[in-house]
Amino acid sequence: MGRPRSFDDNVVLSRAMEAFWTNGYADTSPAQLAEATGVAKGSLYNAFRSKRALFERCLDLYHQQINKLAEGLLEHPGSTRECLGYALRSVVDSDLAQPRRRGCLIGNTAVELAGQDPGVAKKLRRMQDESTGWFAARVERGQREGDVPRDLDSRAFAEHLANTLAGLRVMAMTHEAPALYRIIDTALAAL
Amino acid sequence: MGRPRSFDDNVVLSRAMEAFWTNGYADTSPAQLAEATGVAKGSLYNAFRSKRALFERCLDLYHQQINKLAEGLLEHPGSTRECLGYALRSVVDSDLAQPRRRGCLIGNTAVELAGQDPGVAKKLRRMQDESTGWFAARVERGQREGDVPRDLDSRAFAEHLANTLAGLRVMAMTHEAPALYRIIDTALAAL
DNA sequence: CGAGTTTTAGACCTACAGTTCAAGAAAGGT
DNA sequence: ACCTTTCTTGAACTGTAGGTCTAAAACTCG
Repeated sequence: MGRPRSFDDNVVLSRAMEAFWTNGYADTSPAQLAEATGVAKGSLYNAFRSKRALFERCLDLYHQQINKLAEGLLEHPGSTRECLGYALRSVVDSDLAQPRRRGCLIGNTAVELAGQDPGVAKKLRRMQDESTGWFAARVERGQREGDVPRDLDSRAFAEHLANTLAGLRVMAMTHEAPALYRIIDTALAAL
Repeated sequence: MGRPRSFDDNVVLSRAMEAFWTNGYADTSPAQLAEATGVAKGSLYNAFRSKRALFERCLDLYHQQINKLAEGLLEHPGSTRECLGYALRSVVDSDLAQPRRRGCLIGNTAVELAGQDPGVAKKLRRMQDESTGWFAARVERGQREGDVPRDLDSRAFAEHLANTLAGLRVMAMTHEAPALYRIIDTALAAL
């Protein structure tokens, strides 16, 4: 009952996410969000309560998309090293292909908000842990398949990969592909 | 001639830098800057022209301090690996010791402003290149001293170290020392 | 000491951020 | 046909961002 919502929440969230991702949380105004989503300010507030709540839902959506992407990338054929190299290069390529460089929404948010909001910090940490989990799973698969030395600490190496990726997405703000590719190769040299 | 400035520019820049570093560029208002520096808004604008110009001078100061720090840390005794491990752990320790996590001003600024301001992006890139240069110098010293394999590409490895550090300072927003130390050890395993 | 210059503090200004509200519109229930 | 509910939008509102201006104050120099 009641008048039905005239827009698709997920479409609006997706567009809002792009705006936040490109401009950062503080630098994205309600007016920009209204323009980006095609929904009037009032409706946005009715549907999502506050700028902060909307942002957190955008974060969730981003995380969901990351997981889908990771699942695909880490199934790439070839050795563990080739697969991880491919996955990292894919992310870098996608970052560089954007008209405006914008890094990783999770990393950017960690830098912008984790220091002031412990709730957001915890949420980000859970998301990062999941990414680390994806890397660990792929490394362990490599170990089972004899591709990766048994004595490698998969957890530690996965954390290293997650860290490398976090770094790459910052470095991609100011660097070009060749340097980023070299970094990937060096980070994977142990495999 | 004329009334002399009643404050020390460098002290004011240093305090303004802390404010920008803790809160980010967009989230630091002129009022906060006045409070942090102890100088009235009007005087700040008279002395530094604009919030942006003040910020850029803070960036320069930060970079200067980084260089001083790097010079000290990379002179630490021991093998190249020990020295680099010590240097990276020192930075991480210092990040974690802050009452509010705040990452690296250069990396944070890359994320916040490089996408919208090519001038800032270029400046940040020059600063990052200098940091990479410090790492390269230490690795090459290791090669001269027989500490590091001759066939290691010092430039590529230095970029990898700079990237690892950039990542660490993002990860330090949400992680604790043990994971960060493990990342350092893994990143240095090639030495 | 007076002229000329620069700094200072804070009042002042315009625009917009973030949010709420009022009035109408589109459903379902009765 | 009406009532209730939830949605829609644009206007309205409060506070602050970012910056300017001014009158007084603090110096240097001649």
